[in-house]
Amino acid sequence: MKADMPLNRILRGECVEVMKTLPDASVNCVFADPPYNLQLRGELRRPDESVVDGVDDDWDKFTGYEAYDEFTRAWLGEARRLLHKDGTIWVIGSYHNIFRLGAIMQDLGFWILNDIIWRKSNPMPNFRGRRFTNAHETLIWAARGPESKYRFNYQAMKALNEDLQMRSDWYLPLCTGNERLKNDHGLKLHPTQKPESLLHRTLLAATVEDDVVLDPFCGTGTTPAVAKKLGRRYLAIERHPDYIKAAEARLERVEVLPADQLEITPAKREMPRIPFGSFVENGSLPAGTVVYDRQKRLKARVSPDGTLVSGQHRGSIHKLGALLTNAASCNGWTFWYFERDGQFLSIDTLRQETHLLRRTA
Amino acid sequence: MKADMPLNRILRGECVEVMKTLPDASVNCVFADPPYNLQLRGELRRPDESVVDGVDDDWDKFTGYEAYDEFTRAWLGEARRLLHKDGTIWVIGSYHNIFRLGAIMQDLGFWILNDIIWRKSNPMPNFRGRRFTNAHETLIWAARGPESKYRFNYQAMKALNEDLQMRSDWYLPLCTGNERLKNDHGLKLHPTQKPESLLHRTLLAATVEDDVVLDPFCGTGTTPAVAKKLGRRYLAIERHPDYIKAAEARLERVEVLPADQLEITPAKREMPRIPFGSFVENGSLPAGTVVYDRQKRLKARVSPDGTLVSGQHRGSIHKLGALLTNAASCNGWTFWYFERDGQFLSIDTLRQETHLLRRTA
DNA sequence: CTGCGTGATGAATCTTGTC
DNA sequence: CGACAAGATTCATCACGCA
Repeated sequence: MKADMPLNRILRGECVEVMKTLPDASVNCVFADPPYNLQLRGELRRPDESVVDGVDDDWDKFTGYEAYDEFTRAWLGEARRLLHKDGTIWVIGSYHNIFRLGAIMQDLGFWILNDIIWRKSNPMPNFRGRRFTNAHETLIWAARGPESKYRFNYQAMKALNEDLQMRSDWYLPLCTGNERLKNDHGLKLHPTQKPESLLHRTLLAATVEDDVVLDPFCGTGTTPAVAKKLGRRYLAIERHPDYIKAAEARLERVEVLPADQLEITPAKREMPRIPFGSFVENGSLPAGTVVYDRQKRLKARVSPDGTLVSGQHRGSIHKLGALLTNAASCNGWTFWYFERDGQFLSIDTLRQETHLLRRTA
Repeated sequence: MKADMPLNRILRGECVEVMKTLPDASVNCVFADPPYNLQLRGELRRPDESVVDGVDDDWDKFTGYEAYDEFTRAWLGEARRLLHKDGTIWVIGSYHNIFRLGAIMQDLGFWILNDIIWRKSNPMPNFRGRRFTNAHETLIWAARGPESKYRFNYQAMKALNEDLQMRSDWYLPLCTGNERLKNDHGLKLHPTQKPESLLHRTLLAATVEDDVVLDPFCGTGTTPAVAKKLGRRYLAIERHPDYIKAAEARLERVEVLPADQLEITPAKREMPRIPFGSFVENGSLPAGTVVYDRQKRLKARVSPDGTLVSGQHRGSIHKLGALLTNAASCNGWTFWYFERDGQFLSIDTLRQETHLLRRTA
């Protein structure tokens, strides 16, 4: 990250103006919960701070969308500039604004990875019985562009979901009870405070320790609070001094998880790479050993250089597995088995044993 | 309805051209499943090496967002002209196209009433582990305009949902098995046939008997089939003669339900399932907490992704319990304990306490 | 007739590192 | 930049065949 980047701070001001002062490609992840006053009840401001004159006829509704789109393009454009080329962005909204947000994100070059449904366990009912209970909000998760090598902690998400792939629909409660910040009168301080559980999942999925997370619409600071807890760095922007004050007090109370307690289920790709040949060299699978596929229908012999030989064929554990099964590709580690002490073990066992040894060393 | 309206027929042709021949304000409801503009780059294989049969049909090829938007504005514009002033429209899509659809609908003057999430009970997994399982599609339900006195059968929807207000997230299976139309080779006739249960709910919610339902992208005729079954009239448009032929044969087999027997299919309920990770996310058992077996002979620490760590070992509550006791399996919920307010409690206590248990469907 | 094992399949923007 | 090699990756459901 750039030397002149303010970090672990909440900056006061209009988000577009403040973002303009920050350097390119300086954040790894953005979480944004933008306003969606499309109904023209409250005032809608253009990026230049002028107030949109909202009246209730069709023409001005159109003006309302236009102004909202202009504002959206401005802040999303800056967010994209600030995002590292392999970074991702989360944007949350409801049917009032999410379609405009998504279309503009695509127009600006973001590459949508998923749309995520936050299913609320305790939504407000529809009191008049004129529509379906509005029981969800939508998040868009997107990479900076189609070529981004984005971060996705697949195994950690799978672990969070009882060892099944995490789906695009998330069932989480609203922010209520003690988690909900209150003002002096005991009323909710912020109208749309998000639950920490939602941020926990998004940040755990898409960032690693020490990553920089930007929240352009900080509010009462849920994003910085969870970022801090999870050992990520943050940068947040907020207009209202009352919210900043509350968020800063909240951040004081957050305890950072120690580094050794932050570890999550690692991706296999992240493990140190071990060449198959090293097991031949160190004698744990000597040259000459016979290896089999799981059903023992195929067999091959280990060569001193770590290749396998079967009949006239020779190749790496992957190549030979693919060749003999007529497959396009093959993960040799999980394809081939050997016998040890009467047990029939995958050769990946050797790799796992080595990883465990290294962790304790 | 106008006297010159063709009814209960499938018209052959390009949807925009055909719609232009129909009179203003002549339909009560539109259901549209337009091309999604998927941009598939190459072949995708399952982990078992089998090839996924993706959507590569010509009708889903567009040169870019602009071409797709132009097409979308054209058919949505005609659909709005054909819609009665109190009529509503349903449009279904995925993250590839739904944001563009929604934004254009708003621009054209439609008034969004709900966005509805079709949660698939059996979605295709993400085979490469690079994203969340894409487990839902989105429907937009909109009135012709903000002043429309639209139809919403609130009590029928409530009855469908065990006397609770119908929510905006619907849990329904894909169209598979015998319901899925097959060609002469026993393969799926249409790549994206929708389940009748989905149409059943949409038409039951937003129309009354004898209403006219228009489907501009008829495909194999799910909309007309359900419309006929429910005693609604229909009009459908389709380009491909093969699909029309199949749809007409299908319609022959559909029996109209007698008015007094409009079947109420109960909503499909899901088994409540609470991943251990939920309690880590929502803070009731924060990452870093130490858990013990009943005799306090073993201990482990909770990770941010809901796994437990003990020494070199990491795994789910079940796996780690089994591993440390050398057992084949273990019910982690009753095996592990934690301390709270001086009490020593099983982690299953959390499951029993939570309101998550009460309503997950 | 039931139950169990096997195989097939679904609107999918589905890899990464080294030479 | 391209070519090549290593290697990571799946869940629910249904039809069908066989015991």
